[in-house]
Amino acid sequence: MDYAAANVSERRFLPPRVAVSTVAFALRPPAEGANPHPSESEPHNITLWLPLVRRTRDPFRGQWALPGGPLTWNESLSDTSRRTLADTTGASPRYLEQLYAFGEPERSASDQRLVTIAYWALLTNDEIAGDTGVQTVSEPAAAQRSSGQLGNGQLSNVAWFSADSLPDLAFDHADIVNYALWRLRNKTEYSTVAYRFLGESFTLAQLRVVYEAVLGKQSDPANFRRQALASGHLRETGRVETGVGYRPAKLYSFSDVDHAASDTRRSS
Amino acid sequence: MDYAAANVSERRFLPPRVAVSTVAFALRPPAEGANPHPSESEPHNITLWLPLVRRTRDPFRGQWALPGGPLTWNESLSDTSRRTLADTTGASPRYLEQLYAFGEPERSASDQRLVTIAYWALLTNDEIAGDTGVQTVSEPAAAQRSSGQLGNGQLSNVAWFSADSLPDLAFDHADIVNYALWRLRNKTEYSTVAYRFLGESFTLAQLRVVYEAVLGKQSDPANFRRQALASGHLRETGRVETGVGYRPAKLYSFSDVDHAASDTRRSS
DNA sequence: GCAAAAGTGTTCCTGTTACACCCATGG
DNA sequence: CCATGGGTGTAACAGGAACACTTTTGC
Repeated sequence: MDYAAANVSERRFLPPRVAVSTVAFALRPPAEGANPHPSESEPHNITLWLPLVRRTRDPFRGQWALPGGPLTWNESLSDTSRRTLADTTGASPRYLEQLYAFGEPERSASDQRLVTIAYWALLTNDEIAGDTGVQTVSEPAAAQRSSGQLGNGQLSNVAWFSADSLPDLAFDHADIVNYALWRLRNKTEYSTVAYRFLGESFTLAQLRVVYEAVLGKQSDPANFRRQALASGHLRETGRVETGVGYRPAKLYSFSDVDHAASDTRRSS
Repeated sequence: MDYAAANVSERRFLPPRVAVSTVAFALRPPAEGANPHPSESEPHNITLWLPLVRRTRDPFRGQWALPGGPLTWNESLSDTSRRTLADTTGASPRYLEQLYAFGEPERSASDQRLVTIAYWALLTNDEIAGDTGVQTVSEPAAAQRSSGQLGNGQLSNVAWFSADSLPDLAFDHADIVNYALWRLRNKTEYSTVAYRFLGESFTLAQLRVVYEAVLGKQSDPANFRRQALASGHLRETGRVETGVGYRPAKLYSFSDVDHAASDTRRSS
């Protein structure tokens, strides 16, 4: 049962491998030094980031790829997504949703066909593992250069990238990321997914910043407030923010009335 | 490589099988004899139907299941969906979209794990194969009774069922059908999928009947007309319907401006 | 002309957008 | 009291729902 040793001519006799890959989004300020004087057209210092893993074996050895791995015999698809994401990046998302199954015959470029079931996840800042062993880079070249040797001498094949400037990805993972981005933005417009970027309590301004970062456009604070409150998914905590030099805002929490499994849509 | 012979204790050493199943919807008048005097609350004689296949092997031998089959080595996922649907039911849908990948470890109840990638399809009346060899039944009991022996003496393991009254299905196929129904109705509300139930040209009244059948509620003809025309997806053919005893309606055709791959959404 | 459905006009209502304005707090 | 963002009010606008009404055909 050593399928890996088979050559290409045996592809037709091998069963497809099944793997799970995950696009895990987090919100972060852009890399230090970049954009020191934000213009009016780009008012927010927050962008989408995601972790990638450098492949250590063929095919696509050395290229960046989505975190993931093969399905194991007793694990559900979503469990495989969670496990492989946690093992490689340390992240443990509360929000996880199946994205799509990719199964074109030639997508693996190896001796065995590969069917990948992609998931996407949203991470709050405290669902991201501590910085030990994981680095953050702003552009592919920097990642290529610095990957491997960390400051403390450890090796790491994981790095976070801005979703705007990804390196060349293995397999069709660039398509997967683009689709996940599309789905995140689409769902942000009609559902409350974006709330999952925030922690237990947050102000309406923080929530609005999330929406503006994901959708890439500004919202009127007054109207945003009304629509958010009208959605019925916000509960006042009774607390207010502290440490600001102006009127402190109320802190809200997300009340997930219907805790049914999260859902999907697409349009056009 | 004879995986089928392995026993249950070897599950953990076997790679998962990958299969594709398809929920293929069509619109049909309800079975003859049923509801001879439609009431006001149920004004339309049109309901959703879908083909099922009786399993001839374990697991779930003898139970009804969605048409489908294993992925073959050089076929895309959607090609497998089309091929297995055509082979068993004769139907060739123009509209086909991936639904979801189902992969719980225990969903197959056999010696080998089964990952099923489900598709859903919409069929116009002329995309459904001729009636030869395929029967239509209105309730599970009738199907169970009549399945097998057809009028002309042929055997058939395929039958069409009303989506409202399905028999017990193999695997988790009942979940798959319910999810496909949910997706069809959801997408009907914000996209033009429902147009795919109709042929080359159709009247606005016919289109409205499709919407009413899928969504299960009536629409105001005047408002429906305006919204349909405002969508920009209708093109006048210049022809009108014939054979009616009143003012004939204009015939329209569906103009698919952006012929990009169809998309998905879900809500809440 | 009559019945029936096609097709048009109009009003009401609701939710969104734009923007003026007041409120509460730290310094 | 001033600056700053939190929070409220409101008028204009757009799209949908309800329904009255006119038009066109076969008989």
